[in-house]
Amino acid sequence: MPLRVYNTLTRQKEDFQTVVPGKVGMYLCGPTVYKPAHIGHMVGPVIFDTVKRYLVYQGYDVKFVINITDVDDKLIVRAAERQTTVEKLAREMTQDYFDNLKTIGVDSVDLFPYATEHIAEMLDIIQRLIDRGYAYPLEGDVYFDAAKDADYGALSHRSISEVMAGTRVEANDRKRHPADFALWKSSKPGEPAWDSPWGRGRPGWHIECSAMSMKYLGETLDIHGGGLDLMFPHHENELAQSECCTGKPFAKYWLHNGLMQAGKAAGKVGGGHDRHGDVELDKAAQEAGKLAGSKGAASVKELFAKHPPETIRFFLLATHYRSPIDFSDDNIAEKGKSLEGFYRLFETYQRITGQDFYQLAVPSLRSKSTALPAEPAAFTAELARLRDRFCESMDDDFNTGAATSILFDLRTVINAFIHEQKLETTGKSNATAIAALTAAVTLLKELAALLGVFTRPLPRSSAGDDEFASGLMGLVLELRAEARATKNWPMSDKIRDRLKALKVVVEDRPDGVTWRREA
RNA sequence: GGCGCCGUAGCCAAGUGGUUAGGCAGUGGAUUGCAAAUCCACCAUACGUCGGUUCGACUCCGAUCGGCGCCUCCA
Repeated sequence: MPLRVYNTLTRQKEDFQTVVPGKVGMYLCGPTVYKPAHIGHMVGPVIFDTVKRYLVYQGYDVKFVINITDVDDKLIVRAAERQTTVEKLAREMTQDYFDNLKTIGVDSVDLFPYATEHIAEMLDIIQRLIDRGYAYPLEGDVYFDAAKDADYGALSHRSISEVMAGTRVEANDRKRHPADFALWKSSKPGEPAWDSPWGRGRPGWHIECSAMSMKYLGETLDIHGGGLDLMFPHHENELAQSECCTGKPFAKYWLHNGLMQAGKAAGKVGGGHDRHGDVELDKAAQEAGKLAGSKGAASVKELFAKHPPETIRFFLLATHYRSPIDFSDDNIAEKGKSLEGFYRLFETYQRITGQDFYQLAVPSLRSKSTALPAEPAAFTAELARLRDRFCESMDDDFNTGAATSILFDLRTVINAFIHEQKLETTGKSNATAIAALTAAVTLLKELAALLGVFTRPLPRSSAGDDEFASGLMGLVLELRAEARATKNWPMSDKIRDRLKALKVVVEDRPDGVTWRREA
């Protein structure tokens, strides 16, 4: 089953074939680092991190680049507001971005090039475009001459005339055509500026991506990713200037992810905020603004305080990447609940085998996938089937939503196996069954790792794990054990109920008592 | 005005021209001193509305309603 990807350029799923066999160059448009990242900024990185994990799993040698835009109007404005420099602001916000990526498990990015470190490359492209007749200098600026590019509009499927007709921007009289866009902008005093053949200035919005992607990944990228909102004009212009510069296709596959939306409440806002003045709608409007508008958005850091990062990552991957994601705290919390069963399984596994799930080594290549034991045949056949289905889902345009469902199936299959083999009680010494269990659990971890989940233990709630608390719990459970020994059920139940009220769950098992803190 | 996207059971969410998505919640049973966890079963004969094509459509086509995005240097 070949990998198929939906290509925005052709608006259909295509077989995935790389420029150089076995190698993939993947570029994702990164953030303008002028304010703390919000959840929407994590969508692309999480998705394409997952794409890379899967491509690597399938044996590709992948180079994944995300740019950092550290010069831009928004940066200039905000730096002035905060009475700091563009450089300092950019450095601070870049660190915030990196911190968040790390927290949410995006660790497959090979390179984060900075726009300001690639001015020379940009100037080179601009010069080549002028030489080839695709760009013209104008009073210190340089514009791309859109009308000269016969293919302009191919990505967003609109013609030059449509761009002109639809434009809501006031026409810039100086430009030859309303669709023309700045490659180089002359700068005002005090703004960041670099010398150029056309005077001091700074790069246009799109040129940095062309310069950095082609520098690090070659003139034809395999995958170019980004949010749907960037398709026009950003990607369209990037595509135009790159191809006019090199005469080669700029990217084989354009993958666009859907945007985060603020749930149904936001919908109501659009329709009726003029008539309804009530507080609920105001709150919804605020929430909508946080995401769709991304102005004053709640930061990811705030969100991480409310939900485990793993839950948020899982939430992002539970929906197909091209669909809009319906954001709400409730939706994320529900995903957290659905993950509980996995954590219970990992604990069960440890009780049975004494091994820590998180210590299990997993293969990162499909060709070296976890070996499944021959016995019992029905069980391992089921595991093999689920592994195939997982890969089929991912092969189908990275259908992570379907892939996650396989994880749930796998969980159920493993639990059923534990149950029927009585591995928690009499089956503990059944070496064949234990070996099969370990293989199954390893496979679960192998597949989950492709989605970037279950790779490391959840951070323990700080109060639950210290010596004092565990000592105290030891004492309480000892007293309860004595009550149970004398069948003093009212007392033992009271202890359990009171602990439950304190968010401590006590479970009586055939082979002992366990406890854990609830989130 | 232009270019697009979406509408699947209480909720979230895959998918398909005619055979199971999955999760959460809920119900019954097993297990348990009772619970929890787990297993088994049930769970809706679901696909915005109206037409059309077809032997047959949730799936294709048209219209319509509702929601959303972009056309504004938002990922």
